[in-house]
Amino acid sequence: MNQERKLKVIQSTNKLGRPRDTSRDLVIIETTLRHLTLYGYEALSTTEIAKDAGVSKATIYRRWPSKRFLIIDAFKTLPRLEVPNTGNLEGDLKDLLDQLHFLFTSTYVLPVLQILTGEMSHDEVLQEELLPWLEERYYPGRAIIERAIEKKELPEDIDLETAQSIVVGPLLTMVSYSKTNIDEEVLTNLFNFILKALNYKSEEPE
Amino acid sequence: MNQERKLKVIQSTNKLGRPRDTSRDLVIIETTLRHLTLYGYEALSTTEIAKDAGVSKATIYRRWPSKRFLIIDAFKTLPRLEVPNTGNLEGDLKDLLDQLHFLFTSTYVLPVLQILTGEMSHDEVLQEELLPWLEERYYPGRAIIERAIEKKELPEDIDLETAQSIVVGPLLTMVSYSKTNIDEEVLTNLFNFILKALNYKSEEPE
Amino acid sequence: MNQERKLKVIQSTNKLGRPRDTSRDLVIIETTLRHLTLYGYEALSTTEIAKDAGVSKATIYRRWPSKRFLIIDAFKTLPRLEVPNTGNLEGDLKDLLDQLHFLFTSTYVLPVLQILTGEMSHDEVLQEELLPWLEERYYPGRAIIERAIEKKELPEDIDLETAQSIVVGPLLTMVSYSKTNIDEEVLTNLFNFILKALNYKSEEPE
Amino acid sequence: MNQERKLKVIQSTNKLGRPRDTSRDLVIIETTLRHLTLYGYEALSTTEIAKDAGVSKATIYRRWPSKRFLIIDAFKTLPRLEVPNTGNLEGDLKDLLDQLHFLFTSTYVLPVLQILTGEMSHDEVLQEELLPWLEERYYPGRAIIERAIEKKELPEDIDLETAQSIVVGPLLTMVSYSKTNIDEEVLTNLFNFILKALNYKSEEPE
DNA sequence: CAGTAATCGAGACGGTACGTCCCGTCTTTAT
DNA sequence: ATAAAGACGGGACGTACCGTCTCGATTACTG
Repeated sequence: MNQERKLKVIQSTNKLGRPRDTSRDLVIIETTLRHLTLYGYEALSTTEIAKDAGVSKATIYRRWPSKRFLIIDAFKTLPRLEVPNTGNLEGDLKDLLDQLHFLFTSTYVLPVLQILTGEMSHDEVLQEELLPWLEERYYPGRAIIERAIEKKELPEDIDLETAQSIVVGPLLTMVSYSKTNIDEEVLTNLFNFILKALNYKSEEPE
Repeated sequence: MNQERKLKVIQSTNKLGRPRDTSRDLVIIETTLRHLTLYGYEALSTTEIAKDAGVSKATIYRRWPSKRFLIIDAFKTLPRLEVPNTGNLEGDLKDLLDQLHFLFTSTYVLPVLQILTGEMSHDEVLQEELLPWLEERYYPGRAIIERAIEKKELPEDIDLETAQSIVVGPLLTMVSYSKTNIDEEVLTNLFNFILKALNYKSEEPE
Repeated sequence: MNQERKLKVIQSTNKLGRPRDTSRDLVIIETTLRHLTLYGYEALSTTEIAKDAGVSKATIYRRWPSKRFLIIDAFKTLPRLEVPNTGNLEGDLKDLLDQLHFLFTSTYVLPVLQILTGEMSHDEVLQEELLPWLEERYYPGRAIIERAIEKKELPEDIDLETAQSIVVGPLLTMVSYSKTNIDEEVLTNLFNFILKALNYKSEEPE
Repeated sequence: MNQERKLKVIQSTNKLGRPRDTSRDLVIIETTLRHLTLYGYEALSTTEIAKDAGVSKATIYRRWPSKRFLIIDAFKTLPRLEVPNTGNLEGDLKDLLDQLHFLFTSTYVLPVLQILTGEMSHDEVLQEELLPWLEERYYPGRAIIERAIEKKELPEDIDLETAQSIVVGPLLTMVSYSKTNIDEEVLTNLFNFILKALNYKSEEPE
């Protein structure tokens, strides 16, 4: 599972000579994330990152072919959603919303995702590189729904694609475009909305 | 209402001298939108826009202080949501989803919004400039919900902020991160999900 | 004689309409000379001259086809050498050196001449325009020599071209490249040098 | 002595990193001299020089802070007068006039000197930078006169400043403002004029 | 004495150079 | 071979000026 978080740096092909200092990888990535969040994609400069990270530009370009790929790799080091497994849909959904809330408010995920989404809009290479990877992050949404269907907590004929967009979309939109503080109450409202949207019947009353 | 769509170009200070050629404003804006969609924020070059629009750089910088403000203004010329008024929530929601679908698939709105969202993440000026304006676009979502509450089509205690995020969020997320084609069926699924989420009871109690 | 000093402004061909305001010619020329002396050829800007002279750029370009010709015309308004006629070469030469000294230290002539000399070096149009006119200024040097030859004050076989360069050249070079103050003594030294160079024999064989 | 001819390029501050390619200095200087002579100060464009020299603008601006200083440096690479030492004033003066003639007709010296003289007229920085350096070129004139005084070839009380202006001034003025071809005869005339002006007595006839 | 037309100041226009900065590559010495 | 340092060609930035143009207002002559 950690496997997937490995950096996609260009690997050295040669075994001769001085070996790469892998600690540099991390410093560069961290500096990149910081700059990206502070200045955005355009104002981000490899020259500046190199200075700030105490690294030469060659050291950066030896690992990544361009600014774009450095940023992609930086993004991929960010924390990801974990598939919840609480036993029922209610618990799983609550857990997922909490995870999303955490990612969007306490990590670099939101700004970097937004910046890369902007870049993806006109960059097919970036799309091909990132979309499958983003699906991984979505997967938890889909996974808990599939499990709920198996358990008959949800009707069989539910459309997975739409269903998972209902789980992630509203929260992402709120953190992106609303100044409203996302507190426990909002999360609870959202939780209820989603359950109702999915036609979830609480197990007990039956 | 059209007032708000007026370009925020730097206005000439007095009435002396040769007046600005307003037709240039439009050519520049259109060229900008085209380039923005094709090349993105970073690769967008005022030098190129000037050449392509058959205009001098001075003519651009006379109107907008920098690339960033040119893009903001370009965004503001894009079509907006209109408040539906079909008589009931079902009709309004259907209309709204159709409008959103159209905006996201047949206009420049989606890429430009994504690019600007990325820029907003680290640029407070841009946020202050754009967020209130985006709220305008959201407003239709809120408006139809408020109207439905008045008409008792929806329960009174519904949270507006969350509710409107349910209307726009899933679709925006789908068009941004899913390769799924958004067809009539998907829209219908979404429509049903939203109505259920909002606890909407069809008027004719079947 | 004043004929030659007339400005070469483009004349209005039409007798209809509002007549040119000739007072503008002078204001522009004077502002040009001031700016030329203060800022030089390159930094001289018609935009700035227009502002400073309280005139529009069109008013300038209606009279002169370009910056270059404006400057030429400005130069031509500067005072010129007058042919001395004191009765003998000694008096004439003294008078001429005094005139040159005055032109070089109390008027705009020196800086403007230097600037235009620099421009002439690579601009044939300017050469053709200015060289004959400069010869006019030289002419006094040649004139007094020719007169002295006629009067047998100077040998017949003297080379006019070289002779006049001896009259003007040293002083021009000194004011251009030496920080030495040109006082009465220097002028007297120069005066004596020149007379000796020309093989002048004082009439009253002392 | 060669020390003084070294370019005043902005020196790299330390010995780390890729060293400056000094061959670029030369290409840039040569291109500058060519353009200066062809197009003059104003029309000279660093952008064009860069293109023509196959060099980037950064490479130019890394070495010189502006066009002006590039030109100054270019001027300083031009050949200079050498102090003649033939044994007597006659030989030295002949040699000097020949050198001047060569410099003014077969090198870039004249146009560049004229252009810089024009710029100096309103630019104190340039004056302070160039005048002492020009004095070096004059020095040969002064040097041969001083030597002649020591040798009693010339009277003791001669004014050096004026005397050297007689050596250089007439020729400079002729090449600047006269279309006359400067041939052997003109040089001989000038030579004789100068010797007479300085009161030189040929050694032998005595 | 109203109509006409060139003039005026102001400033917009296309074009182009300025000097700065960044990209991604290359070249040096040291490890 | 890798490291830091920084030079390299290329090219965009935002500013400023050139010489042209277009606007409303002014100012003489014409009819």
